[in-house]
This record gives sequence, structure tokens and C-alpha cells, in this order.
Amino acid sequence: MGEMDYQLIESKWQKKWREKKAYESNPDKREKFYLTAAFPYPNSPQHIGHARTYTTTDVYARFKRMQGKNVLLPMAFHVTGTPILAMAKRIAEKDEELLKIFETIYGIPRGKAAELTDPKELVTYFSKEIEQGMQEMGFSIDWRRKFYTFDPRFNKFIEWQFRKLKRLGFITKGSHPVPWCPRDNNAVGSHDTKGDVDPELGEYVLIKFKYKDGFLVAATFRPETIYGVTNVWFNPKANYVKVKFNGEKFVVSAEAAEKLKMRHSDLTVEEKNVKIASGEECENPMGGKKVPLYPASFVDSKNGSGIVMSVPAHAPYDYLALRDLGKAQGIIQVLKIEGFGEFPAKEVVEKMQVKDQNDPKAEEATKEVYRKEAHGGTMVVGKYKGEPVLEAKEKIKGDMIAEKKALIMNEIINGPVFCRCGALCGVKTVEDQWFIDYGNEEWKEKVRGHFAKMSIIPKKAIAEYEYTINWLKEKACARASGLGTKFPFDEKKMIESLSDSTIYMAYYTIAHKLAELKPEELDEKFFDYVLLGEGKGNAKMDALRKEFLYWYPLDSRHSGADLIHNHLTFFIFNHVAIFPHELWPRQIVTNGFVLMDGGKMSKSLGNILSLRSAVKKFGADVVRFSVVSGAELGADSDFNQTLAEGIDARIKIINDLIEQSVKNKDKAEWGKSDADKWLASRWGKRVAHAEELFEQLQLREVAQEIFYNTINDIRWYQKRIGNGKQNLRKLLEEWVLLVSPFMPHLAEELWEKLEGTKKGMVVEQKLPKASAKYDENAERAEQLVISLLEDTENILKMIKRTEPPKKISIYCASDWKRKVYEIVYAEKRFDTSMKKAMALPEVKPYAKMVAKAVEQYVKNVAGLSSKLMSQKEEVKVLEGAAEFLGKEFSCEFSVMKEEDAAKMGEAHKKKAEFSQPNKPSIFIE
RNA sequence: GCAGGGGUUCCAGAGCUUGGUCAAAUGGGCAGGGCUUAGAACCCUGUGGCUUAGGCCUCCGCAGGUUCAAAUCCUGCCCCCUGCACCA
Repeated sequence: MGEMDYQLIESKWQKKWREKKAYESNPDKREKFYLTAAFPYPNSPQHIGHARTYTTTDVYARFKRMQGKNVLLPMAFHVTGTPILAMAKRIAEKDEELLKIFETIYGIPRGKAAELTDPKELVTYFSKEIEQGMQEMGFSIDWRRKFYTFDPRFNKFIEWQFRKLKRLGFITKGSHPVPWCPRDNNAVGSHDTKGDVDPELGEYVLIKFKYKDGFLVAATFRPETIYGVTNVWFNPKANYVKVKFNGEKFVVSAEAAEKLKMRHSDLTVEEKNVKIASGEECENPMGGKKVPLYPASFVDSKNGSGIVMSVPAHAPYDYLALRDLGKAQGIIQVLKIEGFGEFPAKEVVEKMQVKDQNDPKAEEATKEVYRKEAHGGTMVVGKYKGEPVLEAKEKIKGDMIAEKKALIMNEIINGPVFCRCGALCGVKTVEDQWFIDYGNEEWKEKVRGHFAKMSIIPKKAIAEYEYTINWLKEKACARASGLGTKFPFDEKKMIESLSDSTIYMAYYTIAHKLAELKPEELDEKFFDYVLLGEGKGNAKMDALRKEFLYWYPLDSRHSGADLIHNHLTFFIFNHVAIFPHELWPRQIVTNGFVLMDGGKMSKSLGNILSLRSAVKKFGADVVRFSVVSGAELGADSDFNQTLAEGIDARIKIINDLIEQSVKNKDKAEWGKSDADKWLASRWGKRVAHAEELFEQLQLREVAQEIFYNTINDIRWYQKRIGNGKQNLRKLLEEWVLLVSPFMPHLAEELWEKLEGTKKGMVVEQKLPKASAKYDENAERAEQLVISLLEDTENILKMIKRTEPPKKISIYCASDWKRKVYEIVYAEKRFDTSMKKAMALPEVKPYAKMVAKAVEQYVKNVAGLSSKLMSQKEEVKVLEGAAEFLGKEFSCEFSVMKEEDAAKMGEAHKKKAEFSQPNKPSIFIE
């Protein structure tokens, strides 16, 4: 049998598709189908994980083509933002870790990698690499439309989009705290930090306790507990300083002063080494009570302000530290929670037997108390007495800030976080920050309205979108640095990367024709006309508008499920804002990730499989099939060698069958035997079902049906029909077409073997219509044979006979039993079934046996089938299979009616009485 | 904390919407057999327990409930994963 050289086959057909311009799509008379997948970010080559979304999209595109649609699948590269800059910088710094990953995982020689210190160079290199990989995967992409998001023409398009948003009132301005690197003078995201840590911001409330000529500021997450303050803590080992900003003087730790400077640029240090003495007093701004200052070791000068207010009723650390000092009296209750008395902190500490403030269990106790109090607590003191803690907290915070009793301090709570440049990151409040106001209620309402009409696949994701739509608020849309498009209303800023990729699908429709125009020609009027039909346009613009209107709206958007909570929802928002409703997107499809050998792929584990090396090793079609057929769309699918080998083996089985069928010159028609009818029916059902499954992107299910299950059916068929009689021609033809969306290269190759060139290539074929119909009788008949075979095997196994059987006699149940069976099927109960059965004249003569039969059927009432064969039909079917069954057991095999058993002797007769409809009795000698 | 997803037989993973045909698909692993000089591949059989005639018992995170009947429906509980942004 022929060997399959995947690489040869792949390049052969890729070349033919190219020559044919099979995937260059232009408007024509056909109905269009326009789909896109989230474009890649080329700061590294792609791994098999990336292949999931693109393969899903491509399978869908190929399926739609086979439905006769004019399909457009374009691709471009997203280069906006800072990760590419960060990557180039790391290379310039000869980051060993990075170069090693490039070398070992992606096979990029060190020399080559080291050259990629210029961001544009880096982009060019990796985008070529990615494009090459996509070509090798056989994705049916119209590459003429490729662009980069830093292309001047695309910049003009994005500027247009932002001007539109501004005019609609969706661009706002304000201030915003961000994680910040003081050395780079830029916001930091996870890819800018050492170890790729994502800096998390937390918000402390700094409460001003009057102290000497200024304030001690205590940092807290729980401002509502201000009523329960008994004292204020400082750490005797910490270094405190007096600083001045906003015209006021504050005592804080030296570390806190550093952090505060990032927000308050007017901050000056008035006095270093401020000594705080135990027992000194300060004044609670809420009520003006004087409270003492005490030392405590649990206070960390790096957290917050380095000063902490003490609320021993509700904070285990505070209670412990006071107990350590022997001053745990005069505790003040602030709130109550079910299941606790006045002082939850004290109770928990005592219950958990926490020794002192340095006991690790103190942390646990704190979590326990905080969780309960935040969730179910109710205030028992103060202005908001009786209100839930959660609400009172916000109100008290707001009040105190308004009355200048407190201020806000943002901090990285999972710190210390270091920038790649080595500097410690802090928090900066960016003034003049620009936002897209996704919180706009009117806008949201329009989005909700359209979302309800969209097709969301898988359906499970709907709730997540709805949650996101409701939750979205102002989204910062400009940054100090990065590649991409300049922010049109502040040329010193760049548009942030999630904000420039929300309507680019519109750009693809005309991207390949814009080269003829100069960037400056693509002004506001240009896009107003081409994309919105507003204003006046020339002939060229008219042509572009037509093209745009042919493809838009987008029929299907594809991406990983992780983008639901930002990109995909932004995508809906922006379309709704900018375009008329008839051009709003129709469908979104999201998929899960790819696991490697059951685990998550990660750089640190080094278990990343690069896409191109996977293709080399396993073949494009095997990789394609693996990543989309391994799990349901929304679930993560696993990739591993065994899976790939299993697919490979089955491809070879089909290839052999095809070669054999061609050699035998099989006629393109189904055989007439029972086995043929059975196979035709089973296959016909699958073909008929496939279109719906493809439509819903139930690719795992399609794969299961037409790949694995069909091959299992073929195995039974071959066994059943015997050597030399098989004809699988029709099935194979249809099979090749049905798997072609998954395995386009192999499909072409197999199709050519089967059909030559007279019908053209697979890419020109339509989805097959089932050549055989579901045949209930054929399937029921064959099922009878299958279960008889199984039952016989069971019995043989059970009786542990050493010598093979000499003769097997089969007795098919009498027709009166079938009557009884039907009655039980309808009645489901013993008593009524009995009554009805005995009323029938044809049953009556068997009165003695009826009760037994009814009992049998009732017991198995769930397993009864709605339609029965007659005794005559059953005998006929089994006689047809007698030769086969005899061969299986290498013995004589006879099929008779139950009534004939008596002739064979008493033993036969007794056994035959056990026969049931669908379950003939088996007598083995 | 909020939101979403999930817990099934050695593993992965279907089934749950529409309760019965579910000891529970399919794939993998493992065991035995066949083929082979041997192995790989391939094919067959087995893989909860008991059982010398196709049977019985137990079982689908835990605990209850509804029903003639529950992996599937209802209630409560436990555990795991993901996201919560200015970052692609």
C-alpha cells in the first residue's frame, strides 16, 4: 500500500491552491460569507496553541465554501503597544532566558535572534515566520489584504475611528492610577516586569490622626472601623519621616514617602528620622478622641504608610498586639455579624489559639474575620448604624475624603514588583488620561439590544458577555509609549492596543486596494464616504464603498475565549457606535486553549511546541485535526504524540481503502447485501447530520462521527461481508469531501486518487448530499445480528467450554409473545398488561407462559423497543446471517422458529421457551 | 468577594437540555491472545464485583428529596479551574 509523504502532499496542494488563487476572494454574484480571526501579535513565533483559533476559523471557512458561499478570510498583524518594544529591548540587552527560549523552542539561531533589536525588524521577522506557518497549515487566507497596525494608512483609519467616537461623546478625560516605572517613566503591564508579574493595584485609605504640628496617617482597607480605634500602631524599627504636600505635614515611613511622591509631585521631606515614642497621643478625626501610640512588630513600613490604626474588636493583629502589651482592655465594637459576639477578632484568636502577633496563624485569623465581616456585617455605631458594612465602608470613605479627614493612596499589593529595567515599580496617577466611555448607559443599552440578536457560539459564553457588557466602564485608551497610531487629540500619546483593534475587520474589505492611494488621501471624508456613505465621493471611492458593502457586516468573528471580557465586547461596542445597525456583526465564536500532554504550555516548563515544528513532525492535517477535534469548542483540547499517531494510523486505513477501491474499479454505488444496507444507512445518517454540526462548529462531534465511528463501522462491515465483496466507493467519496475542511491537503490527494482530475479539485466541490438514506429496518436487522453474536459469545465465555461448539441452534420467539411485548410496552405495568394480554384470543392458548413473559418484559420495561419485527422477519434476517455467524463460531448454525424446537428434543424445546422478541434463544451443543 | 465553567468508571473524556435502551460512548493505558525470528505496526478479547446459559449486585463529588424509574430533575453542602482591565 502506498506510503503517505505528508510534506510532499502539503506543498503540492498549497502550490496548486496558490496557482489557482483559490483563496483570493472578490465580490461576485454569490452570497458572501465574511469571517475573521483575531490577528496575531508577532513578538514571537506561534505555537500549536495559536493554531486552535485559526484552524477552527479555517475549517469553518472551508465548510462555508462547500455550501457555495463566496468566503473571505483575511489576516493581518497586530503590532500596537509595548510588548514588541519590550521584546526588542530584552534582545538588545542579550537577555539569556529569552534567547534560550527562541533557540530551543522555536529553533531561531542565536545570531539571527540577536539581530532583532529594532522593533520593526522584529515585527518583520516574526510576522514572516507566522505567515509561513499559516501557509504551511493550509489556511485559506486571502493574503493580499495583509497589513500591520502601524501602517500609515491603517493609522488614518484608526484616527478616523477615534474622531468618530469623540464626536459621539464616547471619549472622556480624567485621572487614573496605574502601575508605574519611575525610571522608564511609563505605565507597566505584566510583560514589562521582571518575571512577568501582573501588578495588582489596591486602594488604601489614609486616615489623618492629628499629631503634633501635622498628622500621622494610618493606612487601612477598612475605613468603616474608624469608630473602633483604641490606639495607633507604629513599628519601632522603622524609619519615619515628616513630609509636606498639599500644604499639610504628615508623618509616614520613609518607604511610604517615596511612593507618595509619585502621586504628589510637590512632596518635600521636612524632617528625617522622626522618633515616635510609645504612649504619645494623637487625635482620631472621627469624634476627636485622643488615642495613644504603641509599638507593634507586625506593622510593615513598606505597606501603606507604615502606620496602622488599631481596632482590636475586629482585627486579630490589633487584638494580639494589644494583648502582647497587656493592654487589651476598652475594646470598642463597630459592627456585628451572625455567629459572633461583640469582639469577633478576640473570639477567633482564642478559638484558633494564636500565640502572638508573630504567629503565622494570625494571618489566617485575619482572613477569616475579614471575610465574614465584609460579607455579612452590619454597623452598630456611627452615622450609618444599621447598614451593611459593604455600603457603609464606601460612604464613610467618601465622607472622610470630602471632609479632608482622609486621602486615597494606591499601591501595588502583590509587590514588590520590579520593572525589567530593574527599578521598583510604584503607582502613579496619570492626569489627562483619555478614556473610551464604555460605561455610557445609552451605548450599553444599544449593545445589549444587538447582542441579544447575535449568534454566540458556544452558547455557554453568553452569560459572560452579558456580565462584561454590564460591568465595562471607562477604559483608558492612550499610553505614553508603544507602536501603533498616535492619539489624535494628544499627539504625544499613542492609542492603546486593545482600542485600535475593534473595527479593523472593516479595513480588510478594502485594504488590498488602498496601496494606490497616498496615506494623506485617506482623510476623514474618505472613510466617512467609503464606510458610512456620508458626504461626497469620487469614482474610486464609490468602487471601494461597493466592495465594503459587499462584505460587510462581518458574519463570524473568531478568537480564544479569553478575549470575551475585553476585545470581543469592545468589538461589539465599537461597531454599534460607529456603523448603522445593518452592518453590525452577526456572530462570535470562541474556543478553548490547547494543552500539551495534559498540561498548560508555559515558558518556564519549556513544554511549548512550536507550530512549524509540529507541522514538520506530524503533518499539517494531523495537527489541524488534533487541535480542533480533541475537545468541544469551548473546552481545552490536549495535544500529544499518541493522539497524533492515532489520527495518522486512521488516515492510512482510509488511504488503503481508497487505493484498494480504485484498484478493484469499484462501481460508485452501494451494494445490495444486508451489511451494505446497514452501512449505507449508518453513513447516510452521518452525512445528513454533518452540515448541522459544522454549522454549529461542533467539530469534535463531526470528527467523532465521520472519522472514528465511521472507521469502526467499516471494520464491522468488512468482517460481516467477507473477503472480496466489499464496495466502499460511495462512502469514501463522500468521506473525503466531509473531512476536507479538517484535512484539506489529504482530501485533495485522496480525491485525486479516487476521481482523477475530471471533477476538479476538492476546493471546487460542494458539501456532499447523502447518497443513502437512513434505513430503519436495515439497522434494526443488523442490530439483531450484532446482539446475537454478542450474546452467543457471552454464553460461551460463561460456560467456560473448552472445546468449540459443534452446533448452535437459534429459536425466534413466537408471534404471540410479540403481542404481549407490545402490550407491556404500552402499559409498562404487570397487572394491566396481564389483563389485556389474556383478553387476546391469540394469546390465550399460552396462558401458562404468559405470566412469565409479561414478568420478563416488565422487568426490562426500559429496554423495550417501540417497533418489532415479526417472527418471520426475524428468522429471515438471521438466516441471512447464518453463514457469517457459523463462520464466526466455526460450527453449524441453524435458525428456526420457536415452534419447531419440539422436533429437536426436550432440551431444545425448554430453551426455546426463553426466547423473546429481539432476543432469540440460543442453544449450544 | 463578584462572575463564569467544572467534579463521571485506571487516565482523558462523552452522556445531563428532552429521566428509562447506562456498568455508562470514544480514545488512551494496562493485561491476555493472534501475526512475527523478535519487536513495531496491525487485528481480536478483557479491563467495578460476583456468576459454568445471555443473570445478579454496587456505581457517576457529598447529603437529602421528587419519581414505578435519576449520572440525568430539585434543595443544601464540599472541592477544583478561569476572569475581574488599561495588559496583549
